[in-house]
Amino acid sequence: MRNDKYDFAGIEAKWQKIWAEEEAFKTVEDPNKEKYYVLEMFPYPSGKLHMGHVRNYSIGDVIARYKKMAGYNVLHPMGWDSFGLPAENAAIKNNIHPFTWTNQNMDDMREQLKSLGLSYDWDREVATCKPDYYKWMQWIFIQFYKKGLAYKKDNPVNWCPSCQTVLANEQVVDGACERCHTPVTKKHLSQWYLKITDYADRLLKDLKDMPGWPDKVKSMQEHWIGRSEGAEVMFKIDGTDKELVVYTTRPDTLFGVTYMVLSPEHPFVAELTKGTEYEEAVNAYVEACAHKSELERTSLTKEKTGEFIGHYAIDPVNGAKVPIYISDYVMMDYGTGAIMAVPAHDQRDFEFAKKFGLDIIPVVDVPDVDLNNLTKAAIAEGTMINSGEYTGLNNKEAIVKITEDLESKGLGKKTVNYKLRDWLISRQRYWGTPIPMIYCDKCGWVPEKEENLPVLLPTDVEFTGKGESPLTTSKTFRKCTCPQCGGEAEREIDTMDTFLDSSWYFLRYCDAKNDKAAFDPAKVNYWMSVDQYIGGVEHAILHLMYSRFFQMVLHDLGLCDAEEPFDNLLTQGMVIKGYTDKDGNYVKAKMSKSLGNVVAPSDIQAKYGSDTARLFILFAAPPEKELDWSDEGVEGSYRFLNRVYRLVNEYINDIRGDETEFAEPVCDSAADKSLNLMLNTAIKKVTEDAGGRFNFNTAISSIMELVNEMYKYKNGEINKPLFNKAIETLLVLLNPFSPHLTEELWNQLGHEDRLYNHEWPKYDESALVKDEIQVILQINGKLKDKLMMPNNSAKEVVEEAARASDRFEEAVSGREVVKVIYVPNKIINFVVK
RNA sequence: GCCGGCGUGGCGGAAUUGGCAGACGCGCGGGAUUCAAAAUCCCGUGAUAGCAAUAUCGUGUGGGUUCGACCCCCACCGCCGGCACCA
Repeated sequence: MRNDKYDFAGIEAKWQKIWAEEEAFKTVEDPNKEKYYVLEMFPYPSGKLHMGHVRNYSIGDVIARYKKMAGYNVLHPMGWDSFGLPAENAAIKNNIHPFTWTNQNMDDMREQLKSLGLSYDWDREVATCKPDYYKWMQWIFIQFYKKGLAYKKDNPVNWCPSCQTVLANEQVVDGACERCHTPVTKKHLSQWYLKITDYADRLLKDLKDMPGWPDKVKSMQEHWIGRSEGAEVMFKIDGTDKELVVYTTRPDTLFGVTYMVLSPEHPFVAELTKGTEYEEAVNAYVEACAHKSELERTSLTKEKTGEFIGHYAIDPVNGAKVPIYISDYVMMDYGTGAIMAVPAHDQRDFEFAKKFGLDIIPVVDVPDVDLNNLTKAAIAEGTMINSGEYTGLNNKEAIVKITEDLESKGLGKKTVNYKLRDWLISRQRYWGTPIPMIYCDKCGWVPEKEENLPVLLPTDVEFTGKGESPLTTSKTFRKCTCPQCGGEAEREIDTMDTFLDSSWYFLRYCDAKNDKAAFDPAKVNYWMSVDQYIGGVEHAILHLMYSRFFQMVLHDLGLCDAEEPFDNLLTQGMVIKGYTDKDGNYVKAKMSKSLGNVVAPSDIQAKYGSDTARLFILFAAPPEKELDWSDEGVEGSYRFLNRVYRLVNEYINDIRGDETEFAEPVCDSAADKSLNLMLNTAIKKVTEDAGGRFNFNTAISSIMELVNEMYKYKNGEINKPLFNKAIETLLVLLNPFSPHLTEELWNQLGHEDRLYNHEWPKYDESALVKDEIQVILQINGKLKDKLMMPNNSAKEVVEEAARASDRFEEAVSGREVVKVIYVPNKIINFVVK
């Protein structure tokens, strides 16, 4: 029977049951132990696990299991980001309640996760769609409101005509809905916002001191926050008492202003044109812009358009009278919604000026540019010209000087602007946390009393997928009494963006069953921050910035010590697979149904088992890179586990004899020493690669090398204590990657304890020191010979041995040795001429 | 356009501080075992030349620094990802 493949299905089911019965991964706070919080981004319960999930959770599980064995008190929880649109769509399509649908999916996926042997503390499971979670979501929202961080505002918002809901700026991708790719339109609605802009500077500053985050993610957040320093400058509008305020990063170009531009949505537009000959044309233009999608409006290739509005502005530095236009290349929601245009030094203004025949006045002399014959705007640094008293200054100096002078005259001020907008959180959907706010004609917006939380989602609603929030169709939900005056009042009928739910779930895990508070600060302070967070890079901005914002606010509210939620972040790469396209080309792409290159985790588990699936996924590529799925590669990982299985079985049946206890091995023969060296090298490699730098692929390859060495070793004279030690260590090292098989073999060896609790091995530094070391002999940097030298040989000794080498004379061939470079235990290089 | 990353055998990938390029795995070739096959075990496997020892070339391209460069510097090419009329 020894050549049979091992029974992974039986072994995996057996150990999953035992771990559950023994509550192997239940975690409690223990002040005497160093904690380690490892977290994988919780999934939306779609019902089916995909390979991306398997990769994410396998990475987290190796880290969690390793840290536990290394002696840490490990928190490794799992839960469900279970509010969201798919449940509601399923409700419309299949006439099934979103809760029923979601709950079934959570049950299914929980079983799939358990079948992978992941070491979660399931007692801490959270589901954001359950009242015991969203009650505290509502409570947190109210704390934001009380602190002035939540407000309702009537604003043009991003509207997805297909999903029939508003979207946050972050959810608009290339002018289209990130989910259904329908072009986004603008719509005026009264919506709730969170004041994330109050935290813009802090969100930005902390990034500078987050070495555990990938540069890519930090840079993406930095750009998203988009801090820019400049000045607001006041222009009088000729013939009126109005002052037009613009934002510019280039006050140095004020002498080059030849016209002004207002955004079509700017409030001055109607006021200045009402009843004038320009009104009709301007209104037509504004109207046309309102109907354009975001995509059309922001398209770069588009020709500039605009309308003169019949008024002029006065340049505060030189009194020049310049025409005012409206154009959709100026956005209402950045800066002041109005700009001063300097066509000589801004490409957009240059294009507009060319089209409308406006003046182009250069005011900065940029090296290597012919200012009299500009073909594009001159953006670079240079010396000020045509700029009155500022002429001759470097333009960087002029920025500072002109800003100061404007400030002292009350005509402008230094200003910082951010691209980051406040977070629009209202959603006209059913399957989300009800916003716990009540509108009373007398008192205005009032939060629900905290003792009345949760504001439950009503069940008597209709799902039409059209128009207003489905909550309006409930007969019971909307009407209520005002918490302040007791009069008749109405509830907010929109629900929260689900990104709020996921912005604090990592805190709830610390105290998941608390029914008195969102969490106990003492518990949160024990576990937080998350030591290692793992997830897809697609959350680089949205989830990862919202969570940082929440953490900061909750810190400021005195609810937790940590100001940043995630110390270390690992963004895992996608799982891709090659396929042959319709033209017969072999291409690689993300797994997707439409391409037909999807590999289902359940199929792999059925054919090879979870241990193989985990091992392959960790072995095939380093975690942050793309993983190229290979069926042959999976086969190879399976082969390796069988090789381990056969090796241990051969040891138990044919090699071991009756011994149950072994003394510490003494290595006599060269073969012993070689195996012992390999054994300790493997311990060192796996400890560093799996426990430190998270290069699981190289950790696994060193375990493979150890197994190869053991196969060779057992054909010779076997030192039983040594071989026993190697067998046992092998199982310990492999356990975090493939926990079921190793636990089974450990048990078969006769051990009473469990590997998940076993101490991580330490390597013997002295075993890594070889008596003889290979020193490379180079002539002019080229490899000529390999010399076996005693460890730490002196230069003279090595040089003598090198000169004695057969290859030496031949390679030098009569030339003169001008220099000898010796790197101890590594290399000796002769420079010859 | 701006920002970030990546380019190494037939393939996935190693090389942790500038010191043997190609660990480990896949694939491929050969052998053992077998009546035969599967499975397994062992050996080989960057290119070119050679029976061989060995030599030459070789980490996207071109240059540079160095005794020595996949690694550092300069210029360029290609691919991937993000942002983008943000004044």
